[in-house]
Amino acid sequence: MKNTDKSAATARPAPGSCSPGPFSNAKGPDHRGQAFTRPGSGQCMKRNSILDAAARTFCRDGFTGTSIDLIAAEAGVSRQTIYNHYRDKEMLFGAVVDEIIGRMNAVLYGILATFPEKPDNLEADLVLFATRLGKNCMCNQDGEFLRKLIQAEGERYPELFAIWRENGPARVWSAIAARLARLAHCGALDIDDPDLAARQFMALINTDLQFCGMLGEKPTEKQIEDGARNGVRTFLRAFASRGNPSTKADPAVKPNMALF
Amino acid sequence: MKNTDKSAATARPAPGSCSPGPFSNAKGPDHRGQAFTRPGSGQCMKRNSILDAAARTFCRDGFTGTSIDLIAAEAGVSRQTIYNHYRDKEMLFGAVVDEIIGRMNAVLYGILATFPEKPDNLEADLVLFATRLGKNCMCNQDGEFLRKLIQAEGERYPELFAIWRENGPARVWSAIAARLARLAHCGALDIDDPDLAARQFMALINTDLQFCGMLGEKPTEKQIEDGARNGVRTFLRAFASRGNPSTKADPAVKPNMALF
DNA sequence: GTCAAATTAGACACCATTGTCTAAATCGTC
DNA sequence: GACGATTTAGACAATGGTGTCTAATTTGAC
Repeated sequence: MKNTDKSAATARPAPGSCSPGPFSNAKGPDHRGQAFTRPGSGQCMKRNSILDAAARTFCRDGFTGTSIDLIAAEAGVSRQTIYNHYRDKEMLFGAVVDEIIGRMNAVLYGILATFPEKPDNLEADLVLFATRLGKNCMCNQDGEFLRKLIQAEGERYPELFAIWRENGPARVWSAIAARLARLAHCGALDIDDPDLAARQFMALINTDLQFCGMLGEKPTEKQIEDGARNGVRTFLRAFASRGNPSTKADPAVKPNMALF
Repeated sequence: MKNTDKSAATARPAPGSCSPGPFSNAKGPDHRGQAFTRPGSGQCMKRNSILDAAARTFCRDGFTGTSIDLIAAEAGVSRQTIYNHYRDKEMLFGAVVDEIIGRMNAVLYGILATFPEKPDNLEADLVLFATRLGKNCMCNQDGEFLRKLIQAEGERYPELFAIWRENGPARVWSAIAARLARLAHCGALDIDDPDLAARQFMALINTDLQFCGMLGEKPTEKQIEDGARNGVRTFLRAFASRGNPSTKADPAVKPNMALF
């Protein structure tokens, strides 16, 4: 068999070479190794199944805690198929990380572009922005994956996550800082240090999500929205120019607290 | 040999049965298995060596990634000694978690008692409080251990960390909320929802530490202090009663930013 | 020094995992 | 329906980890 050359050549393809990986569009979380092999799908389907299952499993059990056999079973694929696509367990891990970082960055770009530019309805617009960020980045499956894996395996594979560390959070807060500076310049906000304000903005809209995470619960959509509202409200209490209409006192969102 | 009974009886002792575990007072991080067996030390020394090395190793490599042999080598102790003290790898892990949670809770109690009660010099006092919290809890070795391990193994061993989840962060912010409410009551602060304000206080003083963590760096003492100063400053911008002397505008601490 | 308890090195059986290999089954396309 | 490529199940050797056992050594207290 000549698959030795083939597999080496195919290993670690440029992310997105197939159709954009779904990660979460594979049907069930069932461990039965049959439901996934739908007919009418090509080898690309398998590839995505593998990436999908691998992401889930690596995230749940860590790199060392994950066995190829488990990934194969969860992807509804034979072990050999995995080795046909990816030379190594490490290669597979790298491919998963690359895939997710790529997807995450794309989403991030899109969301950052929606930061409110005009100071009309600033509070409402900021809440919308913060909610988008929470739902599609911080509380995502992808977001959870990166957070957990960077903490767990970041030290062992520094190169893998370097791109994310430099491009991910850093890009977010420097972009937000620029927008905040513009809002400050036009008088809507009163900000000395836009970089610091940007980081504090992120921290505030993440406050309740973090506490959810510490308690082991994944926040609901409503909690994300309420968290955004509460964070933005306090942010504007601190940084809105006095006398600005957007500073109108809105009562803190209470229902959110029922869980604590 | 009758050590079967003995070891079963000795496994998972109440934390602190020996002298309070040091975790970081064992000399070097050297992997040589000799430097630790100092004379003049009893079996209790070994116990601490084991707990210490296990904590370090579990934190670095995760539960599955850690082998008993590695812990033994790092503790300068034979494998059998570990099995004499702790029945299982799981038992050892549990003992480590218990030990650290116990130590952490003790420290926490102490720090919470130092929350400023009087509104004189509120900003300075809050900064001191926040700095203490940062140095002795969030950026501790123990703090790092709990953060990493809860993320990595929290799902697999829910019972283990349940005590921490309930007593740890929850206690902190509810205690802080009570103190903030008192400060609000006496007119120093303007707070609608003390629970929310407490969480936001924590989030703000952690802002820069988190971003350090995302970039893979452990924050320096100076960064912790600056982070506390910046966080408290914004917190008071949002929540200090207008006209209160403690709200005097202090320029944001810039040097902190040099790293970003 | 003596004696009991603790510690040690090393061997051991057992099991899980990795990565390879092969022959048979299946898929996609024509 | 036929053909080439892919996938599959299963066997396989190699490795490394767990937990037990034993016989020899060291330690600590008297």
